[in-house]
Amino acid sequence: MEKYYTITELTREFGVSTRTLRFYEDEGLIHPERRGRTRLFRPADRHLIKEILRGRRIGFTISEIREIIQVYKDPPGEIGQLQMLMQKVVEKRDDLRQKRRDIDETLAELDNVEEACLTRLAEIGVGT
Amino acid sequence: MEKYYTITELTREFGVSTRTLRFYEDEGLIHPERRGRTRLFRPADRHLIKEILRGRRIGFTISEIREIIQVYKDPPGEIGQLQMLMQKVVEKRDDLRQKRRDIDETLAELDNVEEACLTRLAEIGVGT
DNA sequence: GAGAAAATTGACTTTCACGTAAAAGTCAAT
DNA sequence: ATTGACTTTTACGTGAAAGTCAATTTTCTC
Repeated sequence: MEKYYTITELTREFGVSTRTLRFYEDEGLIHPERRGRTRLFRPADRHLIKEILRGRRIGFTISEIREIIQVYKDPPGEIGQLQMLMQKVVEKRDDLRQKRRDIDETLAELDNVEEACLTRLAEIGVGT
Repeated sequence: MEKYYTITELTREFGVSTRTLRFYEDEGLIHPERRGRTRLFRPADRHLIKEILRGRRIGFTISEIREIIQVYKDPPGEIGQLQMLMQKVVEKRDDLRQKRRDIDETLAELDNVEEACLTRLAEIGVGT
């Protein structure tokens, strides 16, 4: 009773191309099953794709995303690697916090732009 | 009593290359003055660079950044253009809000990764 | 089981945001 | 006068992340 998704179902759901999903497979981010040559995506794959796209939206590279996925699959067993990973986590977190500040500032600025537009529209509207 | 910055002063301050700043000039984002052929950056240019880099961090393309700068320089005078601009603002704002949600989710996930690392480290530490 | 629709692979192309190398010019200090 | 640090332009190169196209299968649908 396994539920499978076809590749186009998922491209439609997420607004990406088949090429993109195949690319992600080539890059080792997902591992859909096969029936013959055709890819069969299971709910777990679908969920993973969702996370990949989220990572993409905030600017993670493919290899960064791959790293994160790896951690879930099998966390490194060696102390040195664990420490390296943790340092990366700290860096990424700082990075994301900075990004959030950037976003907040930019949102405020967009509000200004909008207001300027409205003002300008009012001026023009009055003039005609 | 105009204060000028040289290109390398700014590259050092912002951690970008000279190529990057020249590229931004080529792309029409900044317009430093010249003494002979040499670029002279004023505080206003420096400020603009800061904003450009902020836009870059959150994933704006060069042309999106250029558009925003244009609005401050001279807001469009035509109604149609103003309306188009306002729609873009709305879209960008939705976009940024989504990004903020993505970031928050990812921050939470990074916390999980960190915790998993600590747990793993404790296990290894206990075992030795 | 025939034909349409969908999926596959592989190769080539594109876009963005710079990097890099070459070949000079500028300027202050020694 | 030379060194060394810095700057300039021009032009080709690069890596990431797909897009596009063509030539086959494969899979549905009737």
